[in-house]
Amino acid sequence: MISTKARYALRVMTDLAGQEKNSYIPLKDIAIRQEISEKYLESILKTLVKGNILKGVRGKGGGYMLTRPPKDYTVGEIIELTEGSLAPVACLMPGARSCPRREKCATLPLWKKYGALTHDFFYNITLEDLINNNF
Amino acid sequence: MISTKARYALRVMTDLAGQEKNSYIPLKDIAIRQEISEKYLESILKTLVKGNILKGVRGKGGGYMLTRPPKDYTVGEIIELTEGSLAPVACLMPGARSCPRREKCATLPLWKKYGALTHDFFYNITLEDLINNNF
DNA sequence: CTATTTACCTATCATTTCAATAGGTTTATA
DNA sequence: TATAAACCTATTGAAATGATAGGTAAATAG
Repeated sequence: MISTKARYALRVMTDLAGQEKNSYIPLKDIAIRQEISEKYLESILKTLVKGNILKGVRGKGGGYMLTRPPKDYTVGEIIELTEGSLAPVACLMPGARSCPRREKCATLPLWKKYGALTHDFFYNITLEDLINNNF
Repeated sequence: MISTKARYALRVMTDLAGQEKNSYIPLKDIAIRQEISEKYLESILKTLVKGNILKGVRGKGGGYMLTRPPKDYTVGEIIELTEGSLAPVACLMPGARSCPRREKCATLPLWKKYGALTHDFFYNITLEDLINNNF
């Protein structure tokens, strides 16, 4: 299941996309609009800034801003950044140590197919699409 | 992510489908073939029996057997039985209390679409398809 | 009848993950 | 210099996960 971290991250991104272009929005404003605790939101925004998906500026007049136009973000990258990976099973996680049963596993092809499906779905929807319900 | 419970359940089902028809297979045999601890496997098989997708018979000569031909099981029902649900997010879980932000949530339609995609994928693959890699 | 084989049942455990909170530090602006 | 803001590290409580332990009931074989 997709955790709240990724879900909140997506909501924040759509929120910021809806604000005035080229202005910094303080965390507090986002927290109020999205009804998410400031402290928890902070940890999520930290991840987004580290991943270069958002820019943060300190001090008075500071806040957060998108680094690209909404059409240049995919939903997939936002989820993957916050969630770590969108692999459907542990054995397909990046860096998972190769399973000894890999060759004879009857279910591995299923998980691979589903993983590909999931990847395609989320990486073919942009933030703009998400806002416009265009998917 | 799909937990080991559902993953093991699927492996057990494919394993049983590959055994002699109309014979009861002891848990111990399955555990050895699938390299799963007997005790843990027990708890999974209990779920499958309760869900009527396996039949269990006690005593000497007993064991487990499929209740239907492999083509009459969907992968979806097996996952859902063991996993509880295949909802992608908490707010779409069966019996989740209605979210107050439901109307204005920018991401809910996305999760619904993804949930439908997931459901369709898994419910359109039978156990037979899984065995034959036919999906 | 008795020993054996098997499923079934209840409880417990250790570890990890998840969601959230707390309190402080740095940076920029007015 | 006061204030507003992001940034940083650590901690917490609760739940889920994966697994183990020990016993009970039923069926069969000898």
